Amino acid sequence: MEFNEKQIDILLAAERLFATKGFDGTSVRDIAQEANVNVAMINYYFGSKDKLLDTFFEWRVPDFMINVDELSLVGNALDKVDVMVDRYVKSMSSHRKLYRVIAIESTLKQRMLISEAFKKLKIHNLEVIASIINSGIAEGVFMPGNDPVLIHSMMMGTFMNFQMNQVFLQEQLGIANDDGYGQYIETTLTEFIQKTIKALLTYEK
Amino acid sequence: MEFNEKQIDILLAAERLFATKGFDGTSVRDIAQEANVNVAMINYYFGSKDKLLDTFFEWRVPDFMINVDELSLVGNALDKVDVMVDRYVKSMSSHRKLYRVIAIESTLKQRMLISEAFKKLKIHNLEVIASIINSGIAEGVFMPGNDPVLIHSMMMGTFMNFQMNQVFLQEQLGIANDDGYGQYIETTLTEFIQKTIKALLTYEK
DNA sequence: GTTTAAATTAAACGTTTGTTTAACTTTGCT
DNA sequence: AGCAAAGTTAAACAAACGTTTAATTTAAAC
Repeated sequence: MEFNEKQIDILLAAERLFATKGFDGTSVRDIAQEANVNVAMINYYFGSKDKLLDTFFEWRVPDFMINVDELSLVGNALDKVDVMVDRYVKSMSSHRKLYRVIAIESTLKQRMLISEAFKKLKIHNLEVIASIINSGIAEGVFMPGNDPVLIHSMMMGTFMNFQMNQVFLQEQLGIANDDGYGQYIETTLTEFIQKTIKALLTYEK
Repeated sequence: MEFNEKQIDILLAAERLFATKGFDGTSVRDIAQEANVNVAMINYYFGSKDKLLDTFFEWRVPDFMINVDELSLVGNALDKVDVMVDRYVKSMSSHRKLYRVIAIESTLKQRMLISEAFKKLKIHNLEVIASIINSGIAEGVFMPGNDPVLIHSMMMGTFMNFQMNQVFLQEQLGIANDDGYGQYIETTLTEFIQKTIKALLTYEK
């Protein structure tokens, strides 16, 4: 899938608008204006508004695979958790707008079919987490009986909660601006998730 | 705030539709049909579609306060965590539809003002969590230095993630139907969150 | 039984929606 | 230069949107 300049303008404009107003809350005329493009160009290039969302998802998906190569370089399982969480949060944090779109739209049952591309992604990431847990059990540092699905849900959910409730949390945490919030996510929140997973995996009953 | 039968029909219909299709994705005609009511009745009773959402929020908010009375009966801090999580998840689980609406709509920046009612609610629940942590530290079983905001985010986020990704998770966990999913949330997921919080609060470094 | 207010209805209101059309311009190729 | 394809545009399309109107029915009060 390759896109010309104008198509990318449209995709980026759609990303900005979907992330703040939602898919249904954004009109094709909104997108056209935001992208400095004629309305008809959207249907000309993408076929329809729905297909634009499809294309948008497929365009962005590849950015979210956990890089397994980096993990294999790390020796012990505790450090693997740290690296995995760090990379995962950094990846999500650098595509915060996209993640808002996913969170909002993947929820709506009608559009579930669209997120097929994300299903494969999630399964891949689940497998990575499972392998880290197993290597930790083999090392004797992690307790058995912890479901990767639950740990993945916890990690994703905690991050997502920060994305969805930025206004409230920014105020609660006394953070002044958007940049500060991003920094908080990449430092304090990351450390919190790392600590939580390690605590959980080493917790004896 | 008191409502007659027909108003409640409309509110319940709106809840069902907003939860599956989102606010923008639901038309007033959809709501009217779902509630077996003339379209004009919605504006007659609630003024506008936006005010219907306002009213809907205020109508449902009181159900989500953590009951402090029950907690004060429980002796040690570890058990307090169990009770708190159990009550919280049960409360959210029994209003799953509502929580989808909140999650979807509170995200959209334009409608942030609406969720003012929820702000107070969240602050109340945060205070409850903070007091549990402090009592645990006083008992000498919890480590100091854990932010209630992060723990609350983790609990909320994990639950929310289960709400938002039901289709994917139900398949991953091999759960057949909606009821089974609800049961999983009230048992396995609840235990997971309890364990995670206790592990985190007792984790030494 | 009459009166007054509340409830309910079908129809119409003016916008906005996503999409298509048809005319026009630009680009690339021989 | 000439031609075909791709790109671009303003205008128009029917459908759906939230809301209002005006007429009618129901209910309550005296």
